[in-house]
Amino acid sequence: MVAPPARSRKGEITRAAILDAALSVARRDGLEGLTIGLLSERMGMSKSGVFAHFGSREDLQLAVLREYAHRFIETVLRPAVRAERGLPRVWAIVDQWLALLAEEIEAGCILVGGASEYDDRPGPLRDALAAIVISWKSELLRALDQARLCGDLRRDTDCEQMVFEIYGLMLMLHQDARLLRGKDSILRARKGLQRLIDSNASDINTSDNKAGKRAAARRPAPARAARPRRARPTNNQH
Amino acid sequence: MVAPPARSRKGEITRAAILDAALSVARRDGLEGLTIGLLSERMGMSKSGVFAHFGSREDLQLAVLREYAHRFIETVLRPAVRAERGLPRVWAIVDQWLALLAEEIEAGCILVGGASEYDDRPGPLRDALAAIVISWKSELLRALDQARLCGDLRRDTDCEQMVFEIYGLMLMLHQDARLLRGKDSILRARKGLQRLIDSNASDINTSDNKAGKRAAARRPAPARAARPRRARPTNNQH
DNA sequence: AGCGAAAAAGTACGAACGTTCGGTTTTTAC
DNA sequence: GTAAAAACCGAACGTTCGTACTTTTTCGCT
Repeated sequence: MVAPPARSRKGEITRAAILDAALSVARRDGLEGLTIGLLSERMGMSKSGVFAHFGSREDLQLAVLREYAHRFIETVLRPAVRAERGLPRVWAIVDQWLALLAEEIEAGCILVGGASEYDDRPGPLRDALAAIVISWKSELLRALDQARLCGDLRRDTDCEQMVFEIYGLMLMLHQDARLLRGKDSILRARKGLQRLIDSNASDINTSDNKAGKRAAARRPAPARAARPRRARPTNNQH
Repeated sequence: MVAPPARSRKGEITRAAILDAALSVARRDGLEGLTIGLLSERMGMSKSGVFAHFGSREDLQLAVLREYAHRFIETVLRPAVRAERGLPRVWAIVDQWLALLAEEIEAGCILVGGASEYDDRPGPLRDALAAIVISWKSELLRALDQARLCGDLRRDTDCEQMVFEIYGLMLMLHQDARLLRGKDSILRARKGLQRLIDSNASDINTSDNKAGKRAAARRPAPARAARPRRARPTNNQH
């Protein structure tokens, strides 16, 4: 709305290429470490050439942030709507999220980095970042609430609390895998998720009264993610 | 090793004052946003005057990091050793940690911010940061292991997993309270901790066989969040 | 009081930052 | 093919950065 006056062919192409390079820079050095000089160098073009595509550095950062958020949603949420409502979809989301973080172990997540960069600096970037996080949390909340309403989770489940704890596990995974280079971070995160969701699943569904209606707390299949093997026993015991 | 040749009286005083100001700057803008010019301005002295106290900017950052870590340990761990081993001590640590974060909602935690600033930049700062986090986690692990060995936690408790999840809740609390300005972040974190610890506590200790020996899974009282007063009735009082 | 040392200020440097502007090249449209 | 429009370059601007030197002020001690 501010800047993009519908440039024509070539312009959009290089703009997209710049944005792509900017994303990888921002992943490594944070949005605050994203600099036009470095970016132009990496693109093999002049500073002013890069600059012209975005009205200012801040607009560049905003564009990067929005692009990242778009890809995030597309990667994590989009594929999950094909899973049926309830716990299957919750697990689909969570597994995609884990898979994304597993890939990003080498690169870093802009939402995580940005959150601590801008939590104290008012401005458009902070606002955009907060809006993205809030909207993502509400998507997750919706999936959980559906699971609750359709009986996969107990009726008294505090879904917002679950969002809080799931997100916390993802944050810990991110830090543990990237700063500490922990080898089993993903397994730890997954174990935490398992425990969290199981403890809120409606009566262990091995129960008799409701059985047959729907296999509620079933887990969705290992699902590929980063590493080769998986296969993990579900909620029974481990 | 480079710089501090044991200055005399006045020098140490202003050095400490600079460090103090540097801490508050680093809390707001991160270690990477800590700049000598801004710091000197805030101190009402010249850039070179500030600079002389630390051999370089990096040494300044390292000093800030170490100072913060020292205060963290002193605030969170030290008071907890007065609580008796086992769950009481675990709760004492966790409560102190929560209280610290509650105060820091306005200021931000350098360990959290630094973790995502340096997780991709090799160097002394990253090394120091990782060492601090690891050592803190091992302290927490020790307290949990004691609780396990003395029977407060089940014998098959995965204490490293608990460290992972506790830390994750703290990270989430930090982000939620600071970026999103969530009002009930502390309560959510506390609820998560409660659930986590309870689910690993040895048979609900309301049991008969072991009763009387020790009130294992006792909770420390709701405790008001964030705001004014202190004086938390920890396990007994303090 | 005065002397030596430590602390602070002052000055200057090269580099990088975001941004502006005028000119040149390339792409687009007819 | 030609003219308008968009894309890109190159140089320069004013700041700010960290750091290196020199000079002045201040402190600590006999």
